[in-house]
Amino acid sequence: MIVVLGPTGSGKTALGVDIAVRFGAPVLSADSRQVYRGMAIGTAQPDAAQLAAAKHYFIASHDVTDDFSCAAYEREALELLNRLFSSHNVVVAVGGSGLYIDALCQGMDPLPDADPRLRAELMVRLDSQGLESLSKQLGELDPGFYATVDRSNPRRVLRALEICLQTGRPYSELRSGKANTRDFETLKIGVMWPREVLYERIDRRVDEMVASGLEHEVRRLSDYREVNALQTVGYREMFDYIDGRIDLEEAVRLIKRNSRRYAKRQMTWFRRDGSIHWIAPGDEGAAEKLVENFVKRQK
RNA sequence: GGGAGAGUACCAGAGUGGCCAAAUGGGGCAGACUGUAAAUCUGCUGACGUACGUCUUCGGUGGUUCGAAUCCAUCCUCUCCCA
Repeated sequence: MIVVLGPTGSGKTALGVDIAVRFGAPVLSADSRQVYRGMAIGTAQPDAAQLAAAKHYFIASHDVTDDFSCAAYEREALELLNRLFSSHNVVVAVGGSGLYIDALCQGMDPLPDADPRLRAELMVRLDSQGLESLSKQLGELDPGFYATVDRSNPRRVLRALEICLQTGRPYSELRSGKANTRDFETLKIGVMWPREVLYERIDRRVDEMVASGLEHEVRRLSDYREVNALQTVGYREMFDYIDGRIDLEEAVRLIKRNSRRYAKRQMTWFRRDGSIHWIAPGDEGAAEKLVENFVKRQK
């Protein structure tokens, strides 16, 4: 498996397709938002030509109302990879969702999926009683984790507590922290731009999205603005515009800013992964060499 | 030519004698992250130092004062109004 990753706007999609075409390989997307249908423009899904050039998976494969997560992704992707590798030597994974890439390469600990009813209950509690109340209970059920969690982060606290309540065991006890083994070899290639240039590309791409009908795309998803899939840069800001809270100019400015911040967070995530081979944008030579050597080694 | 006002950190902008290295917002930087991850959260943003701290800042210069971003003088720049 050749993983092509990088921050948003880095051109990883194009590079991934190039590599896939070269080996007649399918492309497995590792992007938490491109999986959804109806979000082609705002999530910069591969275009028609790219989709035609290589068989793609996990692109517009799920409905925005589907329950999807990194764990679901891991399950579905591994199953798919199993099939794909029976007929292909190489599969190209392309994406920018760090956690999804990790789920693919190392796997997640065997934790239960969220129980919707329990989660809803905890959300209500979070609203009515505050984060303190949840973290206090977490402190009782899992003091070890309580000591290390970011207690000001409701997501972290809520999920940990949720697991404790669901399983009757401390969350930290269920986490092995160990990487699962996979029966395929992995090469990770990252595309890294100078910060300023990347930001310019992002700004430009946002303008292009707007020009090619982002607003229309968002309007068609209006009924679903509350679902998780739509908690996405480009959509939230557009909903604010459509609902009259901000004007279009402000929405565009915020989409650009939030995309830049997203890119920054991606880089922070990738930075600690020492197994990534970074290449400069446009350096097809470097990518080619990495890929050639990797494929050769597998034979 | 006459009159009024304004110049504060990367930007905007508050501060009008000590509590000011200077509110707040924007922008940025760094980080965390295991079933919501394009999400969520944290720290930093004059310089040097881990830190108590030290040093240099509020257009320029010179003064008043124990003490100035804040008061005075003068110069420079900008905006507006009258001509």
